[in-house]
Amino acid sequence: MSSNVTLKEIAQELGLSTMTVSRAINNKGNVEKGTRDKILAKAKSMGYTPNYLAKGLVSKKTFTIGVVIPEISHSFFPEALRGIEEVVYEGGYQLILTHSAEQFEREKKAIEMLKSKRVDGIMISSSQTKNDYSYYESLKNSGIPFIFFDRCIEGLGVSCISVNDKIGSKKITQHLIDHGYKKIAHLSGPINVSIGKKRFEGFEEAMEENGLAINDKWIVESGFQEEGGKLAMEKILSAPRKDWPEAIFAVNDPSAFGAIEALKGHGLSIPEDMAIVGFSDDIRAELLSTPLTTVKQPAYRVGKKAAEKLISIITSDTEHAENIEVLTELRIRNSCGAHK
Amino acid sequence: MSSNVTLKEIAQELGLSTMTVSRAINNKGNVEKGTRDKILAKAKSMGYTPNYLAKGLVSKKTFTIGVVIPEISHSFFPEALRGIEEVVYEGGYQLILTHSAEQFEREKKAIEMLKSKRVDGIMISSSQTKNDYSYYESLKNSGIPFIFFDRCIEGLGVSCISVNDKIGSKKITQHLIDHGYKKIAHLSGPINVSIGKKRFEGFEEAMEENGLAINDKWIVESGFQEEGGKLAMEKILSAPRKDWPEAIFAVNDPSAFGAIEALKGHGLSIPEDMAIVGFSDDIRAELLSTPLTTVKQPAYRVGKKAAEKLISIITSDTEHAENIEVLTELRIRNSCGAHK
DNA sequence: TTGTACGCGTTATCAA
DNA sequence: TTGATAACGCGTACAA
Repeated sequence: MSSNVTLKEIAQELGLSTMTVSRAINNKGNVEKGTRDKILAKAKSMGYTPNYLAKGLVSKKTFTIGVVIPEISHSFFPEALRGIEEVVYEGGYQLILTHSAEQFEREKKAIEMLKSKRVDGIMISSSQTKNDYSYYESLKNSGIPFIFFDRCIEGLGVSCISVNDKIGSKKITQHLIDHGYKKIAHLSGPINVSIGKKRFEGFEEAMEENGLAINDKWIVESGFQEEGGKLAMEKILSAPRKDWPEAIFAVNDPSAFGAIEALKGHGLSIPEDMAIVGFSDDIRAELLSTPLTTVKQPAYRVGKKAAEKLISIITSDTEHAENIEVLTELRIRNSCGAHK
Repeated sequence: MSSNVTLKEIAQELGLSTMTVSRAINNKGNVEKGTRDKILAKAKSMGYTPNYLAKGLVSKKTFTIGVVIPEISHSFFPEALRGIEEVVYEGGYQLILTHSAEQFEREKKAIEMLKSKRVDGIMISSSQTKNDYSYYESLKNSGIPFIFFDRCIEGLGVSCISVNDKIGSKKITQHLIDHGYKKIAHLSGPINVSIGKKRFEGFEEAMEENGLAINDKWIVESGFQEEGGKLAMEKILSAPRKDWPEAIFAVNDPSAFGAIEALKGHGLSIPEDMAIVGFSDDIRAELLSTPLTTVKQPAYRVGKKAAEKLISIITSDTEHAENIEVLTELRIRNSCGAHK
């Protein structure tokens, strides 16, 4: 139970002052080689471990970065976390990981705790769905460096590192159009969540540029889960057959999985009766009986870029806010009729 | 850039002493309701955030737990992390996540940093492969509460929370035997890795208890990846058909996936020509054209139990070390002919 | 109910 | 090169 050794204790053992010991241990100059060696040896034998709480208290620097994510099991996040961890480790920082479980109240509490622990900066993937900027306005005013990644709150002038959802979404819609589909439905995410909005905009833009009409009845909010995808698809299929679309663009893969279930429930085959594409390249996408065409999200790169940006902000005070968009890649498989 | 407000500053604004403010904010009694309300209002308007560094310095308690994992992207760990996070959150703690990238040197450095940050306890999934206990001996002597989970160092008298690989492996072998298979092959992991060894032992025990012979030619080391599974299977199939086994037990699901590829390459169908089972319940297992029977590893429960155990150790000093083995569950699907 | 002194472990600053 | 002192922000123990 060797309680924690302090600089003072080492100093006493050696008949020196605390300051000399401190200087020796932190490699500041101005310590005679002889005493230095003695101190280092003693520190080791006594099992000294520096107290970063005390250090942080005086230096105002903790070498700790807080991360707030909405859902650890989301497959995007472990990978993003790997990217974050790598950069942060290189910079000599450590990570406090917090998890909001998709609840904005928990997100706020987590951030407050991170502030209390005096982290040097915070990386946030927000679970907020409302358009209420007030919390983040005040966070910004509090002066702590923070950035958003993946799920950003816009209009605040805070850096955002995300996947370029709009371009990815536009590309995959264009892909459907290139294959001759004209009647395309979109199972959308919540519109007030940025990725929901951007994916819709990409879809919209592709349709418009190709002079295709968007049918309001084919824009159905599904949310991000399978369950919602299934319900949304059922809704579309509840219309008379002649009013059905030819292809579906789901806001993400889970939503597409749910939709596929609904399609199968109606005895429809993919892509013959209806084509479908998703977004996110879930690990299951390529294993479906008809592998799903989708958009791959470079989660690792998002995490890496985000951590780099935050550390730049922390270390240089001239760093300005910017949005960094990491580009997606199309994963063309069978569900869109690509091989017809 | 409102620099951080302190109790003292609030006190000055109000013409009170620091202590009264401290008491009001921490809900200690002995503060008149009137002054209390005034203080709370002021604290809010000034944007006060308690400084946990200072708090921790005096209270010797940081409400922070360190976690050391070898590889974030391992799918087992994000899920375990979810379990850990849930328990830790309930207890009012936060998590410092560190990642050793399978390097023992990094693991040690991470632990030293966690000690310096004065975490209340540490959860370790070790990446050490050698039988050198010295580091963990000294960590134990340092008095900081810690436990191992999933990848344990044994013989130290430190608690270990892991999956019972041997029993799981025995159960799934028994399952094959119950379905009438007698000639069973095992694609094994590396024997010097504990899970490789334990899964082999479970297999061995089930075979012996049923009086079945183990054919040396049917024990092939495949490693933990698809590639190795494929090669191992090819090796078995290179023998004359009459010497083939009837069923395969692969050390994990990826290995089984590789083996399945090999089987398909030979035009064999599952389970008619050969049955196969895996281990780990990879997310892809149920999506195969013949869904794979496998053993589900309750990563979430491992994380949960481990966090609970650590917090017990932290909060009560009478808590003793113990090994907790979380039991696996069989996931019976089609690849073993269960539905014949 | 409120306030005063002191200490937690460390570093910055100035003096010796 | 070394040491004494104050300060970081807070809580304990005691006194008023």
